[in-house]
Amino acid sequence: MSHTNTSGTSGNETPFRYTADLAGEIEGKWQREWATRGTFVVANPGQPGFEAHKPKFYCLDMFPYPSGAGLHVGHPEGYTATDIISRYKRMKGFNVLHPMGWDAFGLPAEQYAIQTGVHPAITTRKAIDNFRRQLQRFGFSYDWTREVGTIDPEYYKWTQWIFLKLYDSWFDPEARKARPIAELSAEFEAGKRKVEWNPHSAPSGTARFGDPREPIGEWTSLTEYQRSQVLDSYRLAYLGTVTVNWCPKLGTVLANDEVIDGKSERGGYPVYRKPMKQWMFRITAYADRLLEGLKGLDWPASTKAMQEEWIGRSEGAEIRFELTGGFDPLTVFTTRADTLFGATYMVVAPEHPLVSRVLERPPAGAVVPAVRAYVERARNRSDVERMESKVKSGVFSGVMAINPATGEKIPVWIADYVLMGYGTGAIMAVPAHDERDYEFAKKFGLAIRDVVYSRPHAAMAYFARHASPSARSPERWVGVLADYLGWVTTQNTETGGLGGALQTVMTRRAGESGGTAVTIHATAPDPDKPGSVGERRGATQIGWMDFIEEQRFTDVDDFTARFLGGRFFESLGQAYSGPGVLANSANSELTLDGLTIEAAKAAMVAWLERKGIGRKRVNFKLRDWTFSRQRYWGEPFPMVFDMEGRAYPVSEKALPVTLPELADYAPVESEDPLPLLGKVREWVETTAGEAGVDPSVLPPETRVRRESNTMPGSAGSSWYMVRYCDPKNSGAFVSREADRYWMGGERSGLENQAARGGVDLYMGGSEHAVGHLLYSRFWHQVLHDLGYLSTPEPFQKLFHQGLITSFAYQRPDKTLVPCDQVDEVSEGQFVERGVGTKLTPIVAKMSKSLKNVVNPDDVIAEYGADTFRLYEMYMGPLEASKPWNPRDITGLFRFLSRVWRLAVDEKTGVLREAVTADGALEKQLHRVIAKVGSDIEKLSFNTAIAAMIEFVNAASSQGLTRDQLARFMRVLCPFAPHVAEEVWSKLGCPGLASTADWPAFDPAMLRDDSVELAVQIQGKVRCKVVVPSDAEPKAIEEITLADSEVQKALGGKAVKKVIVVPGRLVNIVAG
RNA sequence: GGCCCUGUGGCGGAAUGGCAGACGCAGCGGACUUAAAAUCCGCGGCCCGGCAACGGGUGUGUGGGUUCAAGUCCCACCGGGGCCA
Repeated sequence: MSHTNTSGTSGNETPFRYTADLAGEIEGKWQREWATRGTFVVANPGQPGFEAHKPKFYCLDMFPYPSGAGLHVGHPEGYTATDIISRYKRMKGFNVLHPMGWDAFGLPAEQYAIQTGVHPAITTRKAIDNFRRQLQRFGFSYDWTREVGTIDPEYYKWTQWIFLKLYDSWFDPEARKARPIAELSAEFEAGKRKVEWNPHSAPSGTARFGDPREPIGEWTSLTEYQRSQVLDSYRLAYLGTVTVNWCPKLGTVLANDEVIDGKSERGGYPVYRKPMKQWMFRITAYADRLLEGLKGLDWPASTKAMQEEWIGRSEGAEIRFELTGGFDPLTVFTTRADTLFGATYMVVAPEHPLVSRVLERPPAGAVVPAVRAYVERARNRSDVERMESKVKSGVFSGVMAINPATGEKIPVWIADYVLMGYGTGAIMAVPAHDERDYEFAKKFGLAIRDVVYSRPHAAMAYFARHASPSARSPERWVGVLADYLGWVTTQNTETGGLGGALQTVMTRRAGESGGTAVTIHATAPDPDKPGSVGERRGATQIGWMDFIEEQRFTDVDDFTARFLGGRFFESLGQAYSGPGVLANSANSELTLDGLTIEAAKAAMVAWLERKGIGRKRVNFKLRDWTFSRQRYWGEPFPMVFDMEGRAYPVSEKALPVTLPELADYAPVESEDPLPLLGKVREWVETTAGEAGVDPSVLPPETRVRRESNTMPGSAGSSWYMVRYCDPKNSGAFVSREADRYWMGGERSGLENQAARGGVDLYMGGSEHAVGHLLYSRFWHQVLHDLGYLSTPEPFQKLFHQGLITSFAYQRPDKTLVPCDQVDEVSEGQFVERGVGTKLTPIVAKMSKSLKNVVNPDDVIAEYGADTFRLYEMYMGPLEASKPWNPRDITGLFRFLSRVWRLAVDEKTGVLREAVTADGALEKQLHRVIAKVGSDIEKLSFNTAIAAMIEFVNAASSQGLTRDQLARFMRVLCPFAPHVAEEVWSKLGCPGLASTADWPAFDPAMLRDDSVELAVQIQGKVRCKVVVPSDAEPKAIEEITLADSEVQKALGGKAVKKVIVVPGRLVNIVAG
């Protein structure tokens, strides 16, 4: 394989040509130089060399998981972008914090350890060294003195410390912030706060004493243990019970996507859903705060939307249903309180407490074996399966509930389409207006009652009730109704209501009289749209006749009966959940009929509150954050348990709790979930003193067991952006001054930024849109509330770089062929090697199996790091996903060669410089300086590079003066720092290009004296005119109309109107 | 199914509602060279006419609309991608 860029046979003639070898040499030289000089090391406030007068800019990459495979080409995309910004901001006079580190705990190293016995720490260290080497080869301007790794005990000491802070805090709903738990305890004791269980704690929480409905009583009357249980229900970190996928054979807990059909993906062993005690974070307490905080952030709208959806705030009502047979009332959450009159049955999740009570004390109607069997079966289906399942299943509980609106007895079913995790784990089912309830009701023959009608529905109901005998005659009713529906769905009926509309229709049909002209409350459910039944809308009588036909009404009496009985949707075959007005919804105290859904909700909630059986409630989809993992390679929890199983914190002074050594990493086959650390018995079984529990909490000789779960990967990554500010601090996770300077809002470098602070630019993939980015925000807000951090949000501006994809080849049957099995037989024609199948090139994710993964090391060896950086930035917009095309790289290499030749003689290596500056070129240089600067601010690197290419192409014939070269090299420096630095030093400029000031431009140089405008006639460009660039529109018009070519193009037509857009064009409307 | 993003030459892409295709790749023609590579100069959406300069038409997924003017804004649809269900 011959490369166009390597120094070839003519190396003797042009020994100073820009080749890959020369690039490599230059790059190594400057990378060493920067490192020895500490060029990119930035001082903290109070440290020597700190330049207090400068504004700050905190530019952060999402730190990588150092995989054994090393960097792929996707990594450097974001890193190059942030490097360009960082270098530019440094040149613009900012103190730039631009760090790098390692998200180094995780499964792959542990999996490797299981196979080979090599300690994950060794594997991980090796991978980190390789990553660091690769990153340094790019010349990124990281401050490596601030490098952190989540696996360092000095780092995870503070991860554990933060855990303790959360354990030691509660969320005060009045103050809307976290406070120390001691303050809650003090308020209880002083009688300032009603002693009760945390009303917001998850219903599936830890075991409790007493009856949850009974008041707890005085704080002083409680035992120490009871008090601690009450406090635990408030802590932000608490032990909760979570159902996990336990695989006894593999001895491990599996994620949902590792379980297929109740079997483990790996090995196909049976998997059971088992409740397990896990450390949880009460992130749900922060749901509203997390939602509000989003508003002020400069984040991609799609990412904000994803977090909003994930948090899933919905306003609705909580309604209490009395049960027969002496069971406790059932409380449901619904967003459709307006449809309570249509609730014809209820459903509880198989895990709902009611189910076990039914099994303990079966009511008359319950078929106990069936219930038992159903619950057993549902237990082993994951939530995802249950939600996705098309086939509804369920069993009658034997219990009846009372619908508080209708007073009817309705059955309570047990079904797995209701999840314990959402709302209260129980629902009121309104089959006519909810698809899933509808399916369920159809399957099990439950009642379906209409309570919401769209406009045509309401019209039909009106017709059924009020149409005159002549309108409803057996021969005519279908025709009249079809006309009526057509009219109602296309005309505004607001003035006369549905009655008026029916009368109008009847009048139009030969002056007959229709129903009485009563105005009913059927104003258009949606005033902008005529309304519809499903997709149907419109005036054609035939269409509506077809529709009526489809309903298979046997006759007009059947039609009337269905509407009067509220059974239209039952016969329609599908639920209706669109806009509309209420119907069939009245009792002796409350009438919703005719109200819109919104008004009905309000009226219903008011009634429920008056009766004391319901209230307005906000519900969130967000679940508490499960924080325990049964793995080895993670942070140990700083917690121990006494022999009764009560949890106690390790004191801060005793941190870090370090990971013990493990003889082998293989999980043990067992019936009950057992974390790997449980194998180290001498570590787990210890005393309170040995474990570092404060003697005031537990006497030192108390026998305790250490928590043997470890923290998940998201632990260390949830706060690393804070640690970079002060990475070596052994007395605190960050100093107040460092946090205030780097994360604070006052010295921020971004324009139009609210003074809320945080990282000024955070770059990373959109795959972390909810997980990492939500967890970090939660921790940050808590630490802010507790006074440890100065700002509430960690990331002020967020940007997602796009995915770098690759070309792949597809057989006609859409299957993909590995790249090494593809031959290009002619331009754009590809076949499968040996088989000869024609292949279509498509764009796909890089993957090992497709053999289309590109290794950055190879590319750098072939072209150098500067070319690599330029190529990735030139591929297209940073946020777009774009395919890697090796062919295109050469264009950027050529560009750098031209830059080099512009400054250096290839034969002699001496500087080339023009004696006098060309005027046009000087002007263009100013424009490039202006454009590149503003493009960098917009992260529009591809257009910035295009502008530089254009400039270099224009300059290559005349050459540039020393001064011009010096300015251009500074513009190039953020993009291709090594070449720029080398030329800079050859020019004899002082210091480094990397630390030089960004060149200034003269705004006057950006303007021309005259400007060419396009002249459009009827919107088509016909000719051009040249006018002074400062000409007034009136003058431009005169010049244009006087122009002979314009007159010719007009061809004598009269000018009706002239639109002048200064600097752009003139459009003449003639006729 | 819902929501969001996206669709421009052979390819990657550019274009505050204002001359579509900047810049790069690939391609074609030329210069240099014994030759090749590298380098430099030039051409280039498509169609029609012309030896040519040039002229005319057409053109940003499809169909409508708003506007003096639409790749850009609005509506509907089709294809690709993502998230949720």
